[in-house]
Amino acid sequence: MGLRERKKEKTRLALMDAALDLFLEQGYDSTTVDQIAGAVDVSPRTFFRYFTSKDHLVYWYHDQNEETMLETLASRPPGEPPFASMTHTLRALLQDMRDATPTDTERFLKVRRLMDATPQLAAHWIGRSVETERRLVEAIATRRGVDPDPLSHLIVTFALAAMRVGFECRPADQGGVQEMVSRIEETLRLVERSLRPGWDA
Amino acid sequence: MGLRERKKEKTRLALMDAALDLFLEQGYDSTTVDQIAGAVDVSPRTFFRYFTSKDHLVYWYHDQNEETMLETLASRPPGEPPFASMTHTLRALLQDMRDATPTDTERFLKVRRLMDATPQLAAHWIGRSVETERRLVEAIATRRGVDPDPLSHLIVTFALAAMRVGFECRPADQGGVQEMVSRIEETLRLVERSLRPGWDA
DNA sequence: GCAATATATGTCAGACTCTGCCACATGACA
DNA sequence: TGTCATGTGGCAGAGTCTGACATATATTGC
Repeated sequence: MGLRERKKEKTRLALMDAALDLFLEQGYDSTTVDQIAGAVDVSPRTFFRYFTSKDHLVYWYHDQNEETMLETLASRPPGEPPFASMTHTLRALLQDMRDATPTDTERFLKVRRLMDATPQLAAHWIGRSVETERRLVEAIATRRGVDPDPLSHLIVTFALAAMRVGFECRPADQGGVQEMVSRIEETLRLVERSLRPGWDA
Repeated sequence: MGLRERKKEKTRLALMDAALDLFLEQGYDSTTVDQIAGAVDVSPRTFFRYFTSKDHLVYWYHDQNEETMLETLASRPPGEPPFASMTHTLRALLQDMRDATPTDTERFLKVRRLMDATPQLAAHWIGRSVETERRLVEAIATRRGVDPDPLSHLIVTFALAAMRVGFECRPADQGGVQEMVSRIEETLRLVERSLRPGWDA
């Protein structure tokens, strides 16, 4: 990894950290790109070279997770029932979250707190997952050997529902990542129990 | 209804129609508020007095549907199983769509075509439904006599899944509202069949 | 090391969305 | 008809985001 790339990564993280801190401190809307760039000693123009928009910064983790899920799903054995592939994919993602470095976990929690404080960001976050869902549906349909149909769509939607519900519910606001992961895991089991055996065949 | 209110309604519809036509003709991003306002002979400033933002115009139907659903849900008999209340609510909404006037149907189809052509709008649309979902969850939880919990959330999510899936799938792009409604209805039945009897108790 | 090249950054001008403010016109109501 | 309430236009300005060009900094091959 060359010096150039290392510098870039460093700048990206610096921008993220500065932005998240400013957002949490004084609110998302009240924070300008100029402020963020200023805090990292970079021109505002440069900010937009790292993040396509002010909110793209917040969705960075979502984009990462999307990639992870698609990769995991592709690696599942071909004969596996489709909904089982989805639940395994989700559980792999949860494991990644458990294994993340403290620094990274810290950032993720900041993002989550930010979304609690800024409904529009939470809404956009969910909206973004539509595209993710579309790709997963395509992958599932391919695994099932059919064109994308309502059932493929439902297989993905039902699985992601656990993710969304567990993510949005917040019985204990101050809980860490472990707690959130447990809640998602629990919801996932609830989904599995609610479905008729063999419904996805 | 006074002259003033009639004029306002007329202006709002004129803005919507002009905007939708321009969006479909030359793209959402390439259309400016100045153009829309110009087409209706009002000042750009006035546009923002009717719609809080450029995209608010597109989400107008969503806001309407949200209100309808909340009202329908409130009118369901208290003893009804919660998921059945949700499916009835959805079916009432579908009936409203079937009963709409041709002019209104036309507008709705334009909105739908626009979202096919503009993924960011579709994403935002879904994101907006998070707030709707939150309110429905609250209503369902109240009906069940509990605080909002994962099961209440799932009851709503599973029902809305049919809506989303039926709305997003587009086997025949040129199909009318009737066809879309049928697709949603069909997906709703698929959801009902996939769930274990009594799962929402 | 040194040139040649590629890439990242800064600066500037400008378009577009959206808001606050004030003056003006038009509908509502006594 | 006169007064009041409300909708509208125009303007100034903040904030987001983009394109173009020049400059500084890595990378690569010699």
